[in-house]
Amino acid sequence: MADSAEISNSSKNFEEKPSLCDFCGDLRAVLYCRADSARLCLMCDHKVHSTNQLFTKHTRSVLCDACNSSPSSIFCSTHGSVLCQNCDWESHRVSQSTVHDRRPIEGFIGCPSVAELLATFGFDELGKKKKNVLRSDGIEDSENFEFSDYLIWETPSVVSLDDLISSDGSDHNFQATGIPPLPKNRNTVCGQRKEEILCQLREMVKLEPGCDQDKQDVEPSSGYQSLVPDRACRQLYTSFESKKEPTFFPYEENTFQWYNDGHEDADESLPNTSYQSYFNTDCLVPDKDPEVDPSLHCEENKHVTPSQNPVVAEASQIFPKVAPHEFSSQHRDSAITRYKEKRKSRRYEKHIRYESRKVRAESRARIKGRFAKVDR
DNA sequence: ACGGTGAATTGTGGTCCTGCATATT
DNA sequence: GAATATGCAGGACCACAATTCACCG
Repeated sequence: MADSAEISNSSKNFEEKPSLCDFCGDLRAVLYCRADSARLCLMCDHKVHSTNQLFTKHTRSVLCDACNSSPSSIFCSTHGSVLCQNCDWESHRVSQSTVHDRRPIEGFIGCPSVAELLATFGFDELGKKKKNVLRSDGIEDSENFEFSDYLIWETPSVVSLDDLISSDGSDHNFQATGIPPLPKNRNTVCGQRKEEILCQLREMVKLEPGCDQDKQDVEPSSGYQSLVPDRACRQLYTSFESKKEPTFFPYEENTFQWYNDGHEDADESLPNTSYQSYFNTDCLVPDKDPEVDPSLHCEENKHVTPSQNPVVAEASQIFPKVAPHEFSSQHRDSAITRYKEKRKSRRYEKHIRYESRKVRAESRARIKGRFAKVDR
């Protein structure tokens, strides 16, 4: 395991010579902003990228555990480290004898709150553990981490539906081709900086005034509404209503990390739980686009019962209620299959329905591109 | 059920305009 | 950082033949 030793040495460098934040020069840098070419701590990252809308579009990644100076793009579970492309190549070039479980990791954009950062770094397990401790001990923990269970991690908007669906890696431009998606447990995507990130997050919790509000907003007692990814749903709705493809698809666990709805035994990613919510609340919506899975609709019609709305009733017949576990596997697969089929037949080029009209239009008199009247 | 008629709607392509993003000053 | 210049994408516009639809005998 010479390669492991190599990484260990690299991580030793990280331990011995921690890079400080380029902004404050005080805390350890844990993120790298490509646009700014800067290494930042979490708090400075928040400061810098919340100043205006343009800055929120900067993509940030966790710093490479090995070189400590580049954005990571690969997670090696064998090493338990996140690596930039160069270090990944260097370390795994010499370790061809060993098959390492490596997966691509993505940065994030926007100005995430503490809760969103928790989710981004995959600290959901932490939240669950803390909840268990609370219940067994009956002691209220002063930390706010457990509420992250009810928040979602919003993926960068640049991820398209195609990217998410094509698990075969045929179309997208992920840097690490042939590398399987992230596991459901993304707890380790922050690599060997886990403790440092947690420490900085704790500091942010103390300083972030909206945390309590967040916690209220996502209180499990608030029921279904709070569990539905509102923003995501709205996005889906606008997509469906305009008969467009949704810009993202909350299916693949390598891109989204969803949190359970408070059931301790529900160790499933949110796609499943969200479907449970949709179906358990009679959330059936007529499918405007017959190729779009109606199960993806939610919220707006969740209070409409089939008896109240004939269209919903019709949809209920076409898409009868299914058990959550049944939907999560069977229907998910069929939905993905249908989408793939649709994608195959998708036509981007202009489709001429009437060739005669085309010939006519090409031969018509024009004035500045517009059709002109013909005097007879 | 069938055919005829008239009204309403659809679809076609080249150019211009507008808004947005990025680069430059 | 602000102002300006540039490039690009998408939509609007136009007339009219083709098509669709409703109605009538």
